[in-house]
Amino acid sequence: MSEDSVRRSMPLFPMGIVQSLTDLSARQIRYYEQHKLVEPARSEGNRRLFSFNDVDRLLEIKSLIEKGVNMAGIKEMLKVEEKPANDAYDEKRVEEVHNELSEKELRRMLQQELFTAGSHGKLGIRQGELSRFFH
DNA sequence: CTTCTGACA
DNA sequence: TGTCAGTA
Repeated sequence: MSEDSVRRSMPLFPMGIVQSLTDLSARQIRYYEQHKLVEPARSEGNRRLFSFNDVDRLLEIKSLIEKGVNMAGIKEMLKVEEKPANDAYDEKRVEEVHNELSEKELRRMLQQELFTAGSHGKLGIRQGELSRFFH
């Protein structure tokens, strides 16, 4: 664990700061938290305390949102870390075996396309057309 | 004054 | 998503 690692995950700024830092509304930030895209710490008074990692995460989320990606898509992209051990993987295996290779490859290509184009200009993809690739 | 949760003319 | 309410 590098010292930078701890500083990056240290609970520092409240909602207001994060709002101006990300240009996201408090409503949106709380909404993304509900979907476990970020998990800020809490102060004694139940106030949210975001870390640099949280802010970075929110900025990426914002980037994806601006490209028209929805919650399902964002969760796929950021790979929300989840359950330690259960049977959720069985379903994924079933799906993989059930799906054609073309669909899986297509999804991968879309991820790359979105990420690369992500740090650049805008892409002509919209929710309706894109949502089809995420379930 | 700022943030939080819950709810919806 | 915005926004208003009633708190902490």
